[in-house]
Order: sequence, then structure tokens, then C-alpha cells
Amino acid sequence: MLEDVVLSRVDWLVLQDIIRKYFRVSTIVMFCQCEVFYEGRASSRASEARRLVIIKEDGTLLIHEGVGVEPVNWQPNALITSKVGENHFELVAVRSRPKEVVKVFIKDKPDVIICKLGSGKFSIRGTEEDLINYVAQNPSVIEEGAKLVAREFATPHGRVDVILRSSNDELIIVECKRGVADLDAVHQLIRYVEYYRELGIKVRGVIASPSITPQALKLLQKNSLGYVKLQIT
Amino acid sequence: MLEDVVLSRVDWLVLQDIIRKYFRVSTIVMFCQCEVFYEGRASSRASEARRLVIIKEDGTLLIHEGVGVEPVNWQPNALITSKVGENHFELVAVRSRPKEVVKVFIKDKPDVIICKLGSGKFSIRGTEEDLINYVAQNPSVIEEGAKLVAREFATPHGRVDVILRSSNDELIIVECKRGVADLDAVHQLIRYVEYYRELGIKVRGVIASPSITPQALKLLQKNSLGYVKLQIT
DNA sequence: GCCTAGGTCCCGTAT
DNA sequence: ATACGGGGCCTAGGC
Repeated sequence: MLEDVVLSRVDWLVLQDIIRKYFRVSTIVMFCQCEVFYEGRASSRASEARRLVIIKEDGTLLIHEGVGVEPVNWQPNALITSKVGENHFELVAVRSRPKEVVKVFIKDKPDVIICKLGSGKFSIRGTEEDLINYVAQNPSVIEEGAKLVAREFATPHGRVDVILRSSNDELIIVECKRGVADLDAVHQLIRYVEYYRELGIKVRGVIASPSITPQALKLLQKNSLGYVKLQIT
Repeated sequence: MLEDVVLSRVDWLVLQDIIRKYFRVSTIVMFCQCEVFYEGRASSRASEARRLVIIKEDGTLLIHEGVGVEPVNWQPNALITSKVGENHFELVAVRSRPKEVVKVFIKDKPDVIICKLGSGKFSIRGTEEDLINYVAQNPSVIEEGAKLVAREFATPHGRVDVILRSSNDELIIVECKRGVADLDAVHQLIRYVEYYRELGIKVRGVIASPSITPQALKLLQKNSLGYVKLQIT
């Protein structure tokens, strides 16, 4: 197995060589005092602090502080170059669409780790997709006697998760949510139902989710729509 | 300044001591071969691969692979414990709300860095908030002669970004989007406009954003609502 | 505490 | 290429 390369207090000229040599080859991790500027869809400045800077093989740049899941700055799929200045080492990460730039001004000699990270197989269960599949394959959980008509069906107002037909030949629009159904979910459902009603089609609407917020439930009832509690484990 | 502590191929018993000693004190970064399991709102498995594992001072756990901005697994604000097994070193990160667990099975002796990360001041411009302020302070960009009535005004259907009054005494509901306005934005606006109409108030609706998707624009026009292209730099 | 809405959201998928 | 919608979204603000 390839060993990590660990370097302490790396000189900026050496760091520049490392980045030239290992960018888009290995992952480069740095611990450094730095100031960060971002300019693009918005613009930001993060004042000097000690941070963790990660340059991944695919050009992803991540800058983390000591707290929080989210990086303070980032850049997906960037072209990263560097410059040695008098008072700082400058890292420039550019992406073109959208046109954005992140600049990291490193103020000290960073500790650097060069390593090869892999990618394992990743599998997940419990997504909205799983819930849609479940309803599509078991329409009776929504209503006894209902049959599948369509799933993930595109309308001008968005994509309907599942469409069923009841035993008395009415359409049932099902909006699935993997987590807590909220106002937005109900609004989505209302749009779909209105769309079919305007086409002169007799339809009912149902939310299927493990839980729902009180406000969402109220709005649902006000619009004579249904709720089916549905947990897939 | 505190120096980073860099340790190569750390024995599991030593690693356990490190985690006990430095958890919620410093940031601990590991490079290791590992398998990751998650169980909670959904459940996932990431097969064995070489990954970057970060334990932040606030109990944040991040597990990164060699590509992508997003971690393959994570846990915010977790309580992290460890166990030394025969064939692996086990990291367990638990959070209570929602009740979720991430388990990392480390298969080799990891390289470990213990470091103290800081937090700088962070400032950002170009958010939706900024756009709302701009419209509130310059109502004429929406319509000549319009005056500010309210901003971020709560209704039962959500929070209206800006409300103006035109020179001929009609209300103008403005929905601001910092990026591309989409179907959802138009739906939001429709809800607000309908709400005021039902109250018997004469009202128009406008989306203000730097750009809008074709579908959203079509829906906007179908509902006789307006669009104002607005970029704040 | 729960709920609501924004985000430099990212990211996959379909058009 | 753009558009559209999900996400274990995360995170901040309100009630």
C-alpha cells in the first residue's frame, strides 16, 4: 500500500512543488494559518485563522474550521494553482461554471500530508426513491384496491411521485416524503391535484410519509387531501 | 502557537487514548482504511477503502473519500467513543436528535494528526437578505414611483420578501431570489398573491432575481405576474 | 423544543 | 449544456 507522506512546517517553495506535482494525483491536506476570499455567485472573506485545507484528487477544495459539518469555504472541481508571495503563500482555485474563485492566503509554513484516498462501494436504504418504490409495488397501503398507474410522472408543475387508480376509478396522486412532510410537500400536492382537476380529471391527493408537521396537516385537511403514515424500515 | 502533533501508524490502544484525551479538546484527523455504517433517518454502508476521518472539537465527525465536496458519511455534534477489537478499531458517533449512529471500522494503523483549529470572522455579501435590502431601499428598481410598505412580512402562507405600494395605490408583492428563480419561487409568489386577493386587496406579484428558468417564466406569465431582472454585485 | 426557509447549497438524472 | 428536485441535506432564525 502507498504510504502517506507527512511533512512538517513546509517551506513555500517546496509547497508549490508539491501542489504542482500532486494536484489531481493525490489528496493534499494542509494545516495552516490562513485568510480566505471567495468571489462568485456571492463573495466572502474569512479572516486569518488556523484551518484545515483539503485538496482532493478531483480538484475539490475544502477549507474547514474547528466546528461544524460545513466547510467555511469550498470549491468543487477546481483548477488549483499557487503563487509564492513575500508575506504569504497563495492558493487559487478557479471553476468556470459558475465562474468562481477561491483564494487562500497561507501565512505560515503548513504541515502537509500527501495521501491516496480511495472510493468504496456505497449503498443506502431509506431514500425517497425507496419509499416511492414501496408505494408503487404496494398500492394497497395507500388505499385498498388501488392499482399503480404511473410513477415519477412529469407534469408542467413538477414530477408526481406516484399515481394510482382507485377501485371506483378515481386517480390518486401520492406525494412521498422520506422524512417529515412539511408545508412545501402539501403545496406540491395541491399543485398536482389542481393541475389534474383543471384537465377535468377526478382526482384525490395523498401525502405518504413517516410523519407530518401540524401546519402541513392542517393545510392538507383544509384542502380535503389525505395523509397516510408510512414508515419503511 | 500550539504545534500539531503528527503520529504515524498509530497503535489502536494509543489511538483510543488519543481519542479519550483529545475528543472535544482538539481536532483529530486520521488517514485510514475503514468501513463505515450509518443507521438513523436512513441507513448506509460504505465498503472498506482508504479515507480521511475528521473529528472536530464540537464532536462533528466527517468521513471523506478522494473526490467530491460532500463527505461520504458524517455526524454533527456527536458523542464519540471507541473500542479496540481484534480485527478492527471501532469508532462510534452517536447523536440523539434525531437518534442516529455512525460506526467506523478502522482496519489498519492510521496516521493521526492532532491539531487546534480556530474560527475567523466570516463575512459574506450577495445573499438573498442583501437582495431584499436592496429592493427595500430602492423600490423604483421594481417599478417607478413605488414605495416600501414592508419587508419579510409573515403571512399564513409564508414570509413575503418585500411589499411595495405603486403610485396608483396597488400593492406589489416582490419575491426575491439570489440565484436562478425556479418553479418553487413562482409557486411561493402565487400563494402570496392569492392570499391578498382573497382578502379583497388589489395586488400584483413580481419575481426579482438575476435569472429565471424557462418553465418558471412561463408559469409566471400564465398567472399575469411580473419579472424584474436584478443583479446586485 | 419544533418548524420554516436559505444555501456560493451539492449532486444525480433527465431533457 | 441546462433544468429540475432530492438530501441522513446543514444551519440560522422564529415562535
